[in-house]
Amino acid sequence: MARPRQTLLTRERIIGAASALIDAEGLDALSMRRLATELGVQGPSLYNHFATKAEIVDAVADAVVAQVDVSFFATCAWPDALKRWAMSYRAVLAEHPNIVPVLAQGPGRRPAALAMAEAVYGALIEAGWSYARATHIGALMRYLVTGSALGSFALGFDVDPQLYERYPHLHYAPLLAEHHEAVDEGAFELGLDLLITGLAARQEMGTR
Amino acid sequence: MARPRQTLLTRERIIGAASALIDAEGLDALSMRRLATELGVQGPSLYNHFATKAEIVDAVADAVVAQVDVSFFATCAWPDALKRWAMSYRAVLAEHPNIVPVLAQGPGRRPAALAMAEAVYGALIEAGWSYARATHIGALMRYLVTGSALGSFALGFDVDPQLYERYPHLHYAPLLAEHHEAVDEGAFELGLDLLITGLAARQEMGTR
DNA sequence: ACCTGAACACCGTTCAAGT
DNA sequence: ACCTGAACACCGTTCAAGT
Repeated sequence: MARPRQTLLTRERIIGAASALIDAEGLDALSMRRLATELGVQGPSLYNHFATKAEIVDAVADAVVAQVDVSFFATCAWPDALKRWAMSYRAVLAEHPNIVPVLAQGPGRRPAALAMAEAVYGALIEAGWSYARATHIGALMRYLVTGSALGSFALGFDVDPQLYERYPHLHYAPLLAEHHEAVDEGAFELGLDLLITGLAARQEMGTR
Repeated sequence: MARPRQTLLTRERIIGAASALIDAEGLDALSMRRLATELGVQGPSLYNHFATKAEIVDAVADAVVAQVDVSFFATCAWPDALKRWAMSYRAVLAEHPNIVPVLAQGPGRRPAALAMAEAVYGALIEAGWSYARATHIGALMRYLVTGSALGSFALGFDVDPQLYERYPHLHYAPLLAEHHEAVDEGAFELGLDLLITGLAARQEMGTR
């Protein structure tokens, strides 16, 4: 069966399988041979649909970003829109934490990522922020969303309590692993509130 | 020459060469064979000093974190200490941006990273913040420092201007690559000021 | 047009063999 | 104790060969 009458692969099937594999086992588990096996084909077949492995990973990342709701920028005042968008962004990433490191590297050529950047910067500039400040605010939101959605810092503390005997204030660290989602969510909400409240106050003072 | 009278490798030499290689060519360029060649030995020799490649990478990351100045927590009030520590942390990471993704995963078992966490949480708790809030504030600072030190988001915009024709507010995006350091530094300073000012105001209001 | 097997130049890691 | 060569089980990618 060198070539069946019905095509075996599509970009969509590949993206779906790659996304599932990354979600289930992490970025490192994604190899061309492994992904091909999952799809019932041989490794090199994938190169008929994507030029490189990086293109597949980018497509998975962009499919995730495409789920973020940017409609708030059309309907809400900027502080509220920024807050709702960030919450949607974080919620989407929290469902796919293993792909977050890819997003953290920037939008690249991914169309959904570029469209999202366009919506955010556009809204900030129309709200009267300078290009420089709009860029800073966009970057800050990214630090907050990707940092909290990476979701593995609290997990990154080792579970071995003995490790923390020498650190009097870290005695509760092994407990963080159990609550890492709450830690990251709490930090995100605190940060979002501080940033947006602070920015809104500055704009009222005319310090744009 | 199976074994010279003078030992060829030490953990320090290996960490130094690995750090230089990561700084110069990135995390992906670090392979056991490549690192060994750089040190004038064969690949498997490295396993006499480190059990895995991950241990070498961790040691490089910890050597970087060890350079961060945490002395402010002993001498300054917490808002000032937090600010100065964050600036020192960011300055150290900005010199080694390629290792930042490793730090972003959490402290693990790395002693310098644990000592830094201990200093930060200890100072916050002694300042009267609850354990939960201290954890949130520590996480927030990490989002800000690692996000801005990753330093590749602005760079992550493609340099091809044609790519942005359809995005009216992104027309300046190709210019970001030239100024990415200023973008990340500006975002970091804005975020640091907003977070610390906001936190200090809350503490005065008694909302710890 | 699309899938395959074979091949190339790599990986991290293990291990018996040397001194 | 520490370095080596050979080997194992992987990688991403290329390419001629098939239908």
